[in-house]
Amino acid sequence: MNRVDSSTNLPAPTPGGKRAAPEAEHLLVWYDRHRRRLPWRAEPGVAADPYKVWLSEIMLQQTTVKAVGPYFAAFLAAFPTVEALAAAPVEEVLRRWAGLGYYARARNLHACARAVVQQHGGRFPETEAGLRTLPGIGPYTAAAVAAIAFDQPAAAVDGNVERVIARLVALETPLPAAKPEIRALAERLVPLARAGDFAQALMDLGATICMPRQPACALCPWSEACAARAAGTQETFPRKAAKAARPLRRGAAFWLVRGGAEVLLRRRPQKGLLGGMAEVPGTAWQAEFDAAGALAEVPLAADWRRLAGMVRHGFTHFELELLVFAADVPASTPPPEGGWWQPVEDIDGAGLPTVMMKIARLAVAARDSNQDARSW
DNA sequence: TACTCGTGGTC
DNA sequence: TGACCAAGAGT
Repeated sequence: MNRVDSSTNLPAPTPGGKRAAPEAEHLLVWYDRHRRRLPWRAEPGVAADPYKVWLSEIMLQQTTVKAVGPYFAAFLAAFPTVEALAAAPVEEVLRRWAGLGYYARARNLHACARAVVQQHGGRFPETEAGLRTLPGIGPYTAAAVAAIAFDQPAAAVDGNVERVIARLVALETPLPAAKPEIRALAERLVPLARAGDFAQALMDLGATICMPRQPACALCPWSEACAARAAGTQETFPRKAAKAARPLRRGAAFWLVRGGAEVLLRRRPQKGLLGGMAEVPGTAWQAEFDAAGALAEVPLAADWRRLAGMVRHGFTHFELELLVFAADVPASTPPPEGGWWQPVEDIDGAGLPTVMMKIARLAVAARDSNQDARSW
């Protein structure tokens, strides 16, 4: 309710009206001229493919267009249809997702594909409410798929839209408390026609014009309507609550090589951090860490030694420092319960998350720089 | 509501 | 270089 609203005149809701808000008309004209061409986006006049729209929206959650590009292409090649994705083992989906982050998305993607095939005959629900019932589809994605794939007048409010709307009305309420207010404002702007284009236009506007830093207001179709622009305060929106500092956690990883060619891997529990992903065995990651005590947790008894250096990795809510210990065992050694031997030459094929790839790179670098007769 | 959940790029 | 940021969802 803390609107500084001297210059904007958002339209009142018009349930029976056909006339779109002038802001929507402006934005669509801009979009027809400046829209981005993206792999998952249909050309003008071409119907969108719901499978591609859904797949891209899941991948794009908290992830940049650049990062998604190669993953989207690879997934489409490996799983051309929702049926193909549903038929695949979840381990293969996780392996192909490795490196993209937020791995619950991959597990939910697979569960969603199976639900669509088994409960909806292979067709995505066309309404926001129907989509909302599926795994991994929340308020934003339900609205985005409904609008883009089925042209329904749904308000897809993502980080871009929150920023655009907050600036448009110079909204003083900080995020995330401002979300309901922003959603209500966004719903009033959605036109009944071309709702899909409107949703994509708003995101394009946020991504290419109304950027977090140094927005290109001179090129913005909403420049004249924008309250923050009028006040010259556009870069200060949206207001945000302060974030908590990220604590440091420490742990150890165990790089165990069999016969000089294979490394021991295992799978993490299905829930929680890096859920279901392959990993290098290691200790828990905690604030309190005892390097000597860590060696009591090695997966197999061997001549363990600590490698020089350390792996550092930043997660969303904590920083991580890992010591890496390495050892060799004979080629005939069976893997411990739950583990398997992965050829070091094919470590990329294991589908390791990035933090685990850092461990592998440290270990391989130590091997390659080692002048001793021993391999590790 | 507030916390959990990755990663790479940017300044 | 550390903090911020990116087409959020689940609990």
